[in-house]
Amino acid sequence: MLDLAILGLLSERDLHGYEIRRQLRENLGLLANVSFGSIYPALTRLEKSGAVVAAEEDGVAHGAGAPAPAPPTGSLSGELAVLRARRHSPTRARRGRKVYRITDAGRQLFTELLTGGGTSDDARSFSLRLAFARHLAPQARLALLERRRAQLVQRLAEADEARADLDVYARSVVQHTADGVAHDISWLDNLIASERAAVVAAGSEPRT
Amino acid sequence: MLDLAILGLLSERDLHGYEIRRQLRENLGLLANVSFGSIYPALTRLEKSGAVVAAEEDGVAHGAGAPAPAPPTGSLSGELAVLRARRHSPTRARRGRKVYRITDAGRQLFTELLTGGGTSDDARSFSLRLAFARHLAPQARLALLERRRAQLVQRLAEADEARADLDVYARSVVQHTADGVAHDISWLDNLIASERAAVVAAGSEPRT
DNA sequence: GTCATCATGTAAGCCGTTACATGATTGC
DNA sequence: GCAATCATGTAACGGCTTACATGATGAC
Repeated sequence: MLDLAILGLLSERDLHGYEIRRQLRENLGLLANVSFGSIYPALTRLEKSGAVVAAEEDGVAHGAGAPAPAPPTGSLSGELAVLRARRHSPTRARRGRKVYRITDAGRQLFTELLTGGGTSDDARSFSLRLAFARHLAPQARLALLERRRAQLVQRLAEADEARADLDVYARSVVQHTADGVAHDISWLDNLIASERAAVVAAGSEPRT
Repeated sequence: MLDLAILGLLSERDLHGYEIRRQLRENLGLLANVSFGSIYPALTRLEKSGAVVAAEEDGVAHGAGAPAPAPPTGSLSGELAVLRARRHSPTRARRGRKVYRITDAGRQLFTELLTGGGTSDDARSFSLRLAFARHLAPQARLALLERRRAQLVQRLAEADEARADLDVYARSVVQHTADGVAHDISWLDNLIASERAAVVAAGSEPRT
């Protein structure tokens, strides 16, 4: 889960650990309280597995060229973040601020995680995937949405079937949860409709 | 969290591990996929800490009397569960089925956990507490609801403040999450109103 | 007699947390 | 000089999961 989030952010621009955490808290409300104790080990792990490479931002350009000042990714926040990060470094860089860059292997891993390679099917994990869905191919995006929808529908069916005899409070909780799931489903329905429309519009056969 | 759930179930009737799990899956949809690997260790822990006592359901009545066949708690499901459990035991009990009973210390712990002693303030934990809210005093119940409401309101405010520039998908996720929180808040508002009405109706001063 | 279900437990591991330790840079 | 913020990391632990091991009972 964390790996997915990190790779997602890194596939937009190079970042160091501290900044990754900030983006996580600010941009997505999800993973709001992820801590350094999670991020740094995760980065180390990803580096060891070759999904990312680290460059000490210290003048000495490791290997091939300087970290490249974030080529326009179309993401305004990215450039703002870079500016914000630079604001305080007029002449020389801060300490051994390790800037991570995603590799080709990393991008591949990212796509796998995004598509559903990870077995986790909870709400957080889905939301995270969807938040990065722009990196997915249209059909994969559609598949993600439909898979989630099917899960929720099944869950709702099971909940209905288990009509138990609960007191007011428990019943209220169960009912409200079910309402939430139903709401999620109709949200997904809208998203799915949009995606289908987009796919059809882009396709060569406007029929259907 | 699991402790709370277990104590909650046990405060209604004596149960063994297997049955506890079933109740968790069936009654509450929450904790739907809690596994034995969690439950048994939790029971052992609770037993060691004196919150529950175990009696091998094997004829040999440990200490003080037989496990008492679930005195009418007003809970229909409880009695049904007992019947269901007995259905297959005409003459002698199954194996060393360990039936757990909550102790006074356990009830105290339960109340503490329910009131908010645990620092966890996530959705699951709240839902679980509310599901057992009938065991709380009216004011404690109200406090629980209002505390939760305050948390959600704050979260919503932070989310609004962080109006970031996200793409369609991320924005949709954030927006939908915010909608969900808003929905939760209005649900809580209804519950709070009911509780207030109940408190007022029961109070000696009908004024206000 | 064999299979599904009931029933209890252990071991390994994942994923994340808190708390601790360290140190550079900047603003005042 | 001192505090706040930026920045990286380690250690210990917590809670829950999966997978494994074991065995009784009842249905067919």
